[in-house]
Amino acid sequence: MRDVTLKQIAENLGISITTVSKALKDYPDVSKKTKALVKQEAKKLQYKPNVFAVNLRTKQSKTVGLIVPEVVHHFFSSIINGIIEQAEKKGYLVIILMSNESYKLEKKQIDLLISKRVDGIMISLASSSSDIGHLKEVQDLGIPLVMFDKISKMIDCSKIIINDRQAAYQATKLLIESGCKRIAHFRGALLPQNSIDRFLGYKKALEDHGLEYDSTLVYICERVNYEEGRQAAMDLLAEHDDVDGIFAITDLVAIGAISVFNERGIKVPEDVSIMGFSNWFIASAITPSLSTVDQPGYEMGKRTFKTLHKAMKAKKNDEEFEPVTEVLDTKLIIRNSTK
Amino acid sequence: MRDVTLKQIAENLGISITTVSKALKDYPDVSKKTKALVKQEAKKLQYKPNVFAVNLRTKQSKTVGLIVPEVVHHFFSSIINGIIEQAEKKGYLVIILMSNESYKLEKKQIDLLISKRVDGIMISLASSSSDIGHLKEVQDLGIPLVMFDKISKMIDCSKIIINDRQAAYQATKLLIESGCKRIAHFRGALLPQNSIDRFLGYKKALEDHGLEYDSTLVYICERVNYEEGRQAAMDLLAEHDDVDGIFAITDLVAIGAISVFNERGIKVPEDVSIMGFSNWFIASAITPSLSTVDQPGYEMGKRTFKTLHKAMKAKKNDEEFEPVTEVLDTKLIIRNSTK
DNA sequence: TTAGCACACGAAAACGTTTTCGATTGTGAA
DNA sequence: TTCACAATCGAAAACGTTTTCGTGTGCTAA
Repeated sequence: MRDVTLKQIAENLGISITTVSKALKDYPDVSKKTKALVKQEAKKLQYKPNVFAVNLRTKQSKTVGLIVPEVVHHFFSSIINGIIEQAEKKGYLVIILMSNESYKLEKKQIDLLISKRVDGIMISLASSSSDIGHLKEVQDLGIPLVMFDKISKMIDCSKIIINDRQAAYQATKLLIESGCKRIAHFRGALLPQNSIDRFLGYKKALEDHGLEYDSTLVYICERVNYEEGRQAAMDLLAEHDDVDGIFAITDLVAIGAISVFNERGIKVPEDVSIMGFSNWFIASAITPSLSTVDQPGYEMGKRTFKTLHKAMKAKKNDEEFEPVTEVLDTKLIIRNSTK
Repeated sequence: MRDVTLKQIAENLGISITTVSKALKDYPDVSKKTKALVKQEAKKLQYKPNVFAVNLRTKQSKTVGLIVPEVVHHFFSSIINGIIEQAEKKGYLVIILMSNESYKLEKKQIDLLISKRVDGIMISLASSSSDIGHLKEVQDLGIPLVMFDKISKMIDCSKIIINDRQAAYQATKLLIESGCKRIAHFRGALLPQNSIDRFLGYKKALEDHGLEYDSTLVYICERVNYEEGRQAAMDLLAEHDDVDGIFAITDLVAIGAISVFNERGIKVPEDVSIMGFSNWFIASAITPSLSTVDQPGYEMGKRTFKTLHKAMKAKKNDEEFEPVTEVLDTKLIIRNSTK
């Protein structure tokens, strides 16, 4: 039942495999009459092409690979959502792998995707990825590659990003305009591009508005999570009692900080204003609700696949494809954690 | 460079394709000497088998399919995490699809996976899935199938679940023991098994402890989200001012309710105690932190794949595989939303 | 009549692997 | 010498498609 092949249809109809194949694909050199017959018989037998054979013959899998640092993560799961939906529309399936923010694992996952011969790869880099040999390999093999969110400037491929620096600048500016005079920054690790850019945006905003940049007010959250947000807040309280504003690299860190302040009876935003980044769902549900920067995850996923699709199409037609960089809009979301 | 084939190795070494293939797979009828030679040459040329050809020949894809109602969802993304990790260990890749809680889409996704000839399928049903013809088809084709979390009792396959009824019973019991006399329930849609079971656990707990079951205290949240939690809470406030406890079908609904109470100056847990379900990350981060039932997502994902793997192995060896049902432990997490 | 041409169809190769079934050699025993 | 039997190797089929290149028919125009 499952093994209906072109051969069977051909035998049933007393014609050749070739004609059956062509009829199903609407080749012009098959008469309307036989086309109709073939299609009818195919439907009757519930014929489904054997993808394994099609893959072998056409050398494509109609499958793409996706590597993200984490899956259990509001922003990334939104991206996954956008990618899967878009891919499906174009008849592609998505194989999702995680790097767990580890360079070593990321390299392994790339190899896995290569050996599975996916038609294209989308990746958001792990924080620990500085070397990019594995990505060079992808390009050398001619596999279309698109990077999103956490990118590397060392690789020449299409990129879908936001303007982290500008968004961070505006977030910090908002804190300044609401009256904050001494603003701390809870940043991410030193390597990732977006961690760097958000830091630079923060710094620039201070300088442009006559506030002194003080490096002791910058705390590093390596894994960028809730726990580290709490830790940074506690360290901050111990070391600086004059801080009246915090710009956190992401909502999770900001929320960790808020929880510490709530426990210690420090009022947000009266005593300290807090800005997050990403606009996770959780940001609107906590008390006080968190002011933040909206980062369009779903849209980013959609655009990422669309760009990959263009690159894959170009490759198939032996056309040149010039890498593009798309910068998506962010917007400030003002809630109750800022004045 | 990418197209190193068995043929090339064979030609380089002046032996046959057959011998090369056998040597690489350590067949006993190849001498140690030629094995060494072949392996060396394969390494030198960076030979990687063409999976398309292997798939066609062996009739397996070493790929499994996964269908979940949503991806942007703490519980499901934890499950995805567990599944991907486990699958990778066994050399399988995972294709993830979403049903968006739609029966129609779910059916389409199943067809997609079938036509891609995945070696096995894991699924958590959409809330609107009552008909199960599409799953019967999977079984008729002999494709190993495992259901998890949102299951159907109409299908005879392996299942990985929690004891929803018992967990709901204990959650409700906790509310009763902390002094609540009039307890509302924010439930899910009418069809899904776990929505039914949690409702039954709630009802049974009331009856066992001398509290009268009042159907007007049961509110339905079709999509089980934050907004509906808010709506149900507002309806509840308008209709019943004597309620002192709420058991919500999931944390998201509970948090929606809490946000309404926070806005209206109703104190949690002093005026109303609230129990959630699932133990999302967010439950510990809000104010007041949410008492809930811990649902082991990661573990469930792990077990789901392990079970599927056993079924696939049995099929490969033409052995019989008796479906199993695994019931995972939950545990009450007591935080500050209950007395 | 014949050359030219559109129209319908098929034979066969190719994609790269796995596996069955021989074939060949060399060795030791009878 | 002959026979049996390991020990190695290879030819060829098979998996199911896609696509190239013919082939044959019937028709029209010269």
